[in-house]
Amino acid sequence: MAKKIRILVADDEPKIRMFVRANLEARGYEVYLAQDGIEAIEIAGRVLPDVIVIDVNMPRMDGIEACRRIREWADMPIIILSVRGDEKDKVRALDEGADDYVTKPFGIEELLARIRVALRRSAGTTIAAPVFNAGDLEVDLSKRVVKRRAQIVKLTQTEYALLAYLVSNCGKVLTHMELLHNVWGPEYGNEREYVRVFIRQLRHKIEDDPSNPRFIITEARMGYRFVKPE
Amino acid sequence: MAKKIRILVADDEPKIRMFVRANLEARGYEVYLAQDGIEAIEIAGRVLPDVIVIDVNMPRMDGIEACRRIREWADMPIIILSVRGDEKDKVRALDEGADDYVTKPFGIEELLARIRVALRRSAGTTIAAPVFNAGDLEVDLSKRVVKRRAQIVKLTQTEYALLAYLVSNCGKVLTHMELLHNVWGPEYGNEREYVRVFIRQLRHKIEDDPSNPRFIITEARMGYRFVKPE
DNA sequence: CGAAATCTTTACAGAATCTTTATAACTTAT
DNA sequence: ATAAGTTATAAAGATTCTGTAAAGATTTCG
Repeated sequence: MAKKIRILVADDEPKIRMFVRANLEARGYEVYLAQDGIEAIEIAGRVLPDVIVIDVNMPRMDGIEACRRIREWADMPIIILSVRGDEKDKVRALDEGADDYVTKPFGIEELLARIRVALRRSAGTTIAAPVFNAGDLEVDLSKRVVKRRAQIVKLTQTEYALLAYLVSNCGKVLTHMELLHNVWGPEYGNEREYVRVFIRQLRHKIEDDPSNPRFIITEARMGYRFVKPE
Repeated sequence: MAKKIRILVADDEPKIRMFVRANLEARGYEVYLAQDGIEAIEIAGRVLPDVIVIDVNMPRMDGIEACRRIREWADMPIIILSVRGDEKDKVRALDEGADDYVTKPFGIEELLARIRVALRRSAGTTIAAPVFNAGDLEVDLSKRVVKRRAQIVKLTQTEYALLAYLVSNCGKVLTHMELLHNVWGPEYGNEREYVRVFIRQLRHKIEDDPSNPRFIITEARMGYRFVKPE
């Protein structure tokens, strides 16, 4: 039998959670519940649901921020729920990576239909595991934790963002520009020295011999490439 | 330059058509207009737009019927517009193959954001990256990596650009000028010695016997040709 | 507020690559 | 067979890029 379709529902209102769960389970879906954004991210990384339905307004971390965090490592469909129909919020949510935006109060049939659309669109797409491994290096993209021989490596924000981008494009040559735009932001233009300096710091933290790197390889006049050493 | 993104807008109200068109064109999209469902299907088949925005209420053939007809042969994203917010209609439209359902009156920014979502989703559906193979040589054009017998071959920027151009035109004779213009740049005029020097270096890196090349063949008084050896 | 951490900027030596030159080997036409 | 033109080879010179270290600027946090 085909594996059950898993749906994560994140909402801080117990009523909504129970209502949506009951309806989803009645259609044969496997439902996971979260009460806030932090929990949503944790569950998303652990169970890799096929669709995520997430409320905007939640304690600890709101739905849009959670959506952005999840988008850093996964691209399963995310449907945002909200009481407010403010256009600005909608645009922001959709541009942060949400696939759909449903305004409360919503009809459950509409939500179900939009979930079906999301599933139809993502059919065939496999969800990548959020934990990257290369030798004795481990990068958990959902938890944002890097380990070397089971030891946590302390990285700064920028160092982590750089490493995450490198491992997400493992084996591919990434130009200085590409790294600069994707790690620092598109407004950065020619500050190539940033990349140099941070590559060096990263190497000092994850390589055995930073002068003879095995993970982060220099591609002269082009950029850098992350490889799985063997 | 990248091909313009094409969007088909089908609505019987001239005001809406013009309003949406103006906004889409301002963002650089190429816009096609239809006044009813029949025309929408005709245009969709002819221009193969990247996204279709279609009103429910139209003469001759309504949006949902048009949507179903288009889905019989194509799966580009379809966004339905409607004045009615009736849940039944929404569910029906979404189950007929629509990707989204926006209720009038809508904010243009929301529509634009939903179009971006549709484009983002369908962008991932594109064909896998091209990897060129010739004997035991492998050129991964998307990763910018060259392998020989599963071993990575270290190439400089120019060497790689030259090889990439050669394999992209596998079997074709490329003149010195053509190589110079496409690898070094159109501002280079008569530096034919560059091609010679770099062809030699390339051969030393990818050929077994650089003096008897099997991949990069010299075409006397013409240029060079890349071939797949047998 | 002050201290600590992080990011930004600078400078320079050594490395890698590109450019240029010279000569040898080869091909073609006469 | 020889001369003229083309291509291969080799290596030196010029240029640009990268690794490195450290100081200054800014932000974060107690």
